[in-house]
Order: sequence, then C-alpha cells, then structure tokens
Amino acid sequence: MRRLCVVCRPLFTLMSTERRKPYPFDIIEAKWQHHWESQSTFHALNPGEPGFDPSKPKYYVLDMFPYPSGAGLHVGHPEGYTATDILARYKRMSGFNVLHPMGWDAFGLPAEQYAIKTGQHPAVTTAHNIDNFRAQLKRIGFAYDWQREVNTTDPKYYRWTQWIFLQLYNSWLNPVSRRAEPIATFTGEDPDSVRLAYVAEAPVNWCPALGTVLSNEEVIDGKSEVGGHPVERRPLRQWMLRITAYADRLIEELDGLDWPDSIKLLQRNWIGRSEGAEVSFAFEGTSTKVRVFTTRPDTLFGATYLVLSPENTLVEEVTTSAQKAAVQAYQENCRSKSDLERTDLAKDKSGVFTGAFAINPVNGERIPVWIADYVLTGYGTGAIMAVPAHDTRDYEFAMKFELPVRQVVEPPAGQEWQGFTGHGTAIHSGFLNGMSTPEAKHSMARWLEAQGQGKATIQFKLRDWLFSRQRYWGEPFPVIWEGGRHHALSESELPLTPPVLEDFRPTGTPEPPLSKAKDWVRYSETAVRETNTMPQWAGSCWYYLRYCDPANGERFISREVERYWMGSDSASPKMGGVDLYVGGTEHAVLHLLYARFWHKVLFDLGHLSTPEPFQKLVNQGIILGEDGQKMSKSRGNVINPDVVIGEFGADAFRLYEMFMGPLEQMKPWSTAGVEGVSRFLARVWRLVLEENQAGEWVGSSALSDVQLDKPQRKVLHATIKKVGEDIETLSFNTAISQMMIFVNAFTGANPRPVSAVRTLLQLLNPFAPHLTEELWQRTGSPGQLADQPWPAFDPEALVEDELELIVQINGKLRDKLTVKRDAMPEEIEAAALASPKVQEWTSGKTIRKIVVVPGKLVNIVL
RNA sequence: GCCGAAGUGGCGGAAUGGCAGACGCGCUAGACUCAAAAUCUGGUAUCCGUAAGGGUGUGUGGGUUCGAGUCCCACCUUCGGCACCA
Repeated sequence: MRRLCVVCRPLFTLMSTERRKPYPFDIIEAKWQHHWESQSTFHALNPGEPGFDPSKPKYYVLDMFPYPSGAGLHVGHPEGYTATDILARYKRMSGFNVLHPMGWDAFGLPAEQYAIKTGQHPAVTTAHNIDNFRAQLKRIGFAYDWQREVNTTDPKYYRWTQWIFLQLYNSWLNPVSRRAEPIATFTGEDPDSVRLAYVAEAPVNWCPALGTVLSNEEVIDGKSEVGGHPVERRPLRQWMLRITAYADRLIEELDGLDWPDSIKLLQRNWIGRSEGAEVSFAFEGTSTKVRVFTTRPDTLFGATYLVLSPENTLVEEVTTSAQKAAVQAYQENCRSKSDLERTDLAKDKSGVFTGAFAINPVNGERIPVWIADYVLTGYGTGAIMAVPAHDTRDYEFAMKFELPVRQVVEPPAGQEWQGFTGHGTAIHSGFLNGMSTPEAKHSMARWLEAQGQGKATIQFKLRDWLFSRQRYWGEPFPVIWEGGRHHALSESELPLTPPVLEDFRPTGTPEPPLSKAKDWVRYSETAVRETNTMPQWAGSCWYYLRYCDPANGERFISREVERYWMGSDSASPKMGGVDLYVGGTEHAVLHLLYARFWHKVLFDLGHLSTPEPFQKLVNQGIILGEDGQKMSKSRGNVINPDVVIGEFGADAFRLYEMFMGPLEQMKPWSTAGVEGVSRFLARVWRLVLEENQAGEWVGSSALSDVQLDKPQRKVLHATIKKVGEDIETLSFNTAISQMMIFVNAFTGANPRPVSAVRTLLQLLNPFAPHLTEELWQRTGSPGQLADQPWPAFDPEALVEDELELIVQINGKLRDKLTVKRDAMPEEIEAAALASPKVQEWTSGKTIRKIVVVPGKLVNIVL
C-alpha cells in the first residue's frame, strides 16, 4: 500500500483540487472517531461494574468476526458491519445496554502459507494484518467496544479454547438423559469409546508432492488445487468430535430460532435425518451376517441383490477365491480416487460380483453380493439391499449388470412401476400385500423386530467432525500420549503454547510440523505431546462468549455475565443467546453448526444458561462488482473501501452500503450510487450550514426557532415513524429513502425550523454518525448526539382532516375524490356517483355493485 | 437429479390484496454563470394522440376476487446450496 502511494499521489492531488469536497468529511470524521474513543462512548459495562444500569434491557448484536487476511477489508465486510452498527447505535439511543464487539479469527492456513513464503513468523504477519484491519474498521466509525477485542491466537484466548476441548474430552452423551455428562458417569468398560472428543483412523486427502493433508475443498478432480499434484486417500489417526451424538437436538432445537428458513433447511438437510430400518442378511454357508440400512423396509421382498461398499471389512471375508483378483483390482481402483472424483464419476455405475450369496430374511431367497462404489462407507452400515424396481440407483446398476428387477410396489394409476420410488400399494410381498407404503413400512419393521432380524432405526448424513490438522498455525491439543494411550492435560497446564519453530513448513510426511520440536514434544520420560493442531473453526466456535467477559482469567466467562448478555428474556419464549447475528451464508453449515454443537455441550455441562448461541440470524447478500459479476482480482472489478472512503467519506460509504437494496439480497456496486448518497449528505449539511464569502461554513440564515406548519409536521412524524420501524426490520434502504423525502421537503424551507432539523440528525445518526454529531454540535445542541434518546412520533400529526380517495370503475382508476376524514360510507358513495367523470363512464350502464373501502377507495362494478 | 430463493422502467430498487414504479442513479429541460463545475427547479414505463384523454404493462399461461406485482395451480428463466446418503 505504501509503495503504491508514490505512484498514485500526483493523480490524487490532481483529483482533490479538481473535485472539491461537498463538506469537510475528512476533518469531521477523524475528529469524532477520536472523540468517541477518548470518551469510551461505546464501552459497555458488565453487571457488577460501577455505573452499570441493571434497569436497562440488554441487546447483544454480533458480527461474524473477520479472518484478518493480508488483502485487507473488502466492501463485503462493512455491509453486515454497518447493518449491525446501525442497530447497535439505535438500540443504545432507545435505552438498551448494548454489547457490540469485534475481534479476529486469526489462526488458519493462509497466514501459515504466507509465513512459509516470506519466512516471517505467522504471529508477526497476523499482528500486522490485525493492525491494518482494526485501522480500517475504525476509519468507518463503527461503534464497537474496542476494550472487548478478542484474538483467537492470543494464548489468553486459546487457553479457553483448549479448556473447552478438555470439557469435550472429559464428557460423553448419556443416551438416557440425552445430555452431555462428565465421563465419570459412564459405567461401561471403555470410556474412550464414548468421549465427545476421541481418536479414530479416518481417511484423509494426502498429497505426497506437497507433503500435506488437504481438505476436500482443496482437492479438485483428484488433484491438489495448488500445483495440480495427485492426491490419494490415506487412513490417518485423527481427533474427531462426536457431533453426531447431537444430530437430533441440532435439528429439533432449530425450531425455536429466529433464523431464515432457508438456513434452517440447509442445516436440516446437512444433518440429513432419515427414518428406516436395519435388516440383517446372513451370508450363505457362513455364520457371518451383514446389516443394511434402508428407508424402505416395505420393499424387502423386492431385494434382488446386496451391495457392500468397496471398503467394507466384510468384503475380504466373503469374496470367493474365483472373484478375489477382480475384487482386489476394483478396490485398488477405488482407493486412488478422491471423494470428489468418485462423486464426479457418479454418472456411470461400476461394481464387481464377490461370488458370495446372502439370504433374504423375509423369503429365504438366495441373492448375489456385489461391491460397488455407489455404496458409501461412511453412511449407514456401508452396505445396502438393492431393490432395483423402486430405487433409481439400484435400477441403473441392475440394468448395467443384468440383475433381476422385481416389482413390489403398485404405483398410483397411470404410472410405470419400473423405477417407481414414490408411495403406492405393496404387491408380491407376502403379508404386506395390499398395504399402503407407510403401513407396509411399519408392518415390516415390526416383523423384523419380532424375528430378531432387524429393527426400526434412524440414520443421519452428518458425520463426526474431523478435528485435527497437520499444521503449525493452530491451537495445540492439550493431550499427551503414554504407552499408546491418550491423556488430557490438567487445566492448570493451560494455555499450552506451540513451540518456537524456525521451520514451520510441513514435514513431507503425515507427521505434523510440531513434531520437529523434539524438546516440546517430550513431555516426560514416558509421555509425548500430541502434535496435531485444531482446525480454524475451533476459535470461532465460542468467541461470542468471550466478548462478554474478555479479560476473565478465572473462567472462560463468568456465570453472572453470561446470564446477563446471553440469557433469555423471561418475558418472551425465546431461547436466549445473541440477539442479532449478521454474516454471510457461507457459514450456514460449518461455523453455525459447530458453534451450536459446542454451545449445547457447554450448556449440558452446566457452564451456560441457554441451549442456543444465536437467537436471531440474518445473512447479508454478496456485493457484486459494477459489472454485475462476482468481485475478483482477475476480473479487475474489486472495489477497495479505503478508496471509496477517501473520495466520499465514511458516512457516505456506510449510507451507500445500506441504500443499495435489501440487506439480504445480492446486489451490484455502483459508484454513481455512492455519489448520490454523498449528495444527500451534503444536502443535510447545508440544511444547517451555508458557505460565507470566505469559503467558511457558518450557521445557515434560514435556520430558525419557528413552529412547523402542518405539512412539515406530517413529514417529520412520518419520518420518525418509518425510520424507527425500518431499522427494527433491517429495511435500511427504505429508511434512507424516507429521510431523503424529509430533506427534499425541508431544503426549500425558509425559515427552516431548527427543531425538525435536530430530530432528523437524531434519526440519521446511526447511519451517518460523524456528520450528524458535527451538525448536532454546530446547531448548539447540548451533549453528544450518540447519547440522545431516540425520538418518539406523534400519531396525531399523521392524521389528515380530509383525505383523497380513488374512484375505480371495474377496478380501474377513473377519478379521485376528496372527502372528510370521518365521512360515512353512504356519503362517500353518493359523492362518487355525483362525480362528472363517473357519470360519464356509467351513463347508459347498470351499476351492479359498489364497494366502499373507507379511507381508501370506491369501486363501482358495472 | 433434489432442495431453496428470485424474476417489476435504461439501472439499483419501492409498494398491510386497493393510485405500480416511492427514493436514488442515469437522461433531459430550465435557473444561476462570460462559460463550466457545483447547486437549485421541473420532466422522465410504454403505445396511440397536437392536446384533453385513452389503450397496454410487474417472466409465461390459467385461477380466486369488486379489485392481484402481492394469494392459488402449472410452466419458463436466473442465481444459490446439496449431490450415488440407500
């Protein structure tokens, strides 16, 4: 940035002399930012602190904190941040204790990769980037309580991230209470098998050329996104979090949340609950059995073959010697494919016969057993019964390999039975015949249970959360290994800081970089430290809690503070938590699911007072480039907030971001639009000030202490009403429109009533805080504008003595009519019929009906 | 393929079932100016008409209603998500 300025300075001076600022935003914005900071205007007090007012209701308004990248802030960040800032300032003026914090999600791969490239320690570049982000945000004038700033890479912060990991490690989900409990309450043999944090061998994307593990998102068509090197699947020892134990609660408890339906649905689909049954099939000639999961137990009579996933451990056992070579070749082929590649090739079915046969428990039939990669290892039991007549995939497979297809469901009249997957009537199905599909499902489940051949069950798509990474720049696990077993560190050993490493590059093997720090790894004579680190999501799972009590050295959050800021309002049925959370949709199923999971565990363990973290969620839409395309460096359509603020000021930038359109909608940037709102702000400025001969801004001569006339009163109170209501519903664009209407109405007024102008400044303050503070001061008004109460409107001022009704004939507008406010319907009807235009339209025709909507219209039906 | 959201002027968008296009941008005319910029005032869906006025108009086709951008049904298009989940 500094280097660039040398190049652009001549251009810049030229521009600034050419284009005079419509008002001195550069001076007043810096002035008020400094003022708020020095006064701690937006510092929120906690319960128990001197000056805290417990009589005020609380309002916790939260932004998704940014990852402080080297590229700096882009225009998408301040969109949501401005929205929450308006809410925060508005609620503060409306008498709430407002918590509105900001912080940094600073662990992560980009920082580490940048560090490797430049040779600087990620802590150094991260600190630098944070300074840059903070300065950029302060320049926009956000009312954050900077005394509550958190940083996920600060040991004082991640000490508690590690502490929460220990809570997970030391607890289990009791299936009876359906709640997490201390592991000590588990009475089974192996506590390690039920811990919420556990170790498992899991297949990962391993890239030998890069010497690192990659996430699914980093693998494209079986090759690394960076460099295009081959990626293979390899089982590695990984830390997992048992989020699946919470699958049902994560679905059920969405109901009480004030979230967009689309996001709730996304989460429900991601968790993917399906009801069905497990069925046991015995292999012919052995005592071995395989269980399959099906959502359609009613079609069991139609199962004509069985498919195991290629990775299923039974494959080796059941494959006949004649088929061994073919089966192994197929398995080998699958292993080299990534998940993405496998699903990419989903168009065409592939598979191999194992030579084995299984017995269908319902009719004793002998059916062939195949392996195929359309059966996934991670879902259900990794084995299916195939009913080709009534499942699209099984049907395709059966067609390709010429396997039998047997109808067992009669579809509604007129539909082809082959490949029919809907509900119908059971046929060719013994005791199920004639039953509807739902009846048949129940019947079969009961039968299976009675025979000991299966039972009704529920499956989820959600997988346990792979929680370890082979990276340097993340939280170390507070875990040691001794004699092949893991043990948790005690809380007193936290924070566990990572070792100082000269070389934090990947090792070239699946061994994490931390393993290079031999002294650090060696915990004792007999124990070594875990060398994996936590993923970036860890820190963001609970940051909203730390904001409430950021300096607490005793606890991650004090109980009293948690109850105040995160507690539920007993007067309403809400579940409590953050009152408003604004951020992008991209976190719909990752961050927002992970955070809910952690929150519920901490709630179960008694550390929190409510079960859900975020009561109300709003997603802001993406801002596109001026060309209507997604902003990207390669397209060259990226808008830099610093440049916009330099040219038009922070207030104009804020106001434009809110005026563009509905918050939740995707919308393109328009520089001409910024000029438009900048003009509006200049008009507000000139409502109060005018320029004298010397070019100084002095009090406007039109401004005077006069009463408002009736139309002015109406505009003023309509504006107070609409702006307040629109802020509550986050309809900022229409709130701004209304203030423009106000300014259009008062621009020409001479004398111009100063009381009305002051009220406008109050209404506009949350949107354009600097300009309005300055003008508030310049009108000689007392105190700081941010501390003023929100104005109330007078409904009487909105009522007219006479109103204009429209007159429709057959629903079409034909005339207008002015009547007294309290005119009776009969009077209105008579007046409408008396109108010359109406008489012209109705002459020679019969009036069939007249609809009178008082205060609105008259519709004459011919 | 499945799920979801959305289709309104030249553009961003507004409209508790009741005057479609508020507000802004752009364009345009005028005022101010020697001139320009800035500012202020007016006009600006479309078709027919000199005008008054009238016809048409919210993706397409139906429906409900005195009245539909708004509600219902079917379809088309665009965007977003998931994607062999048995």
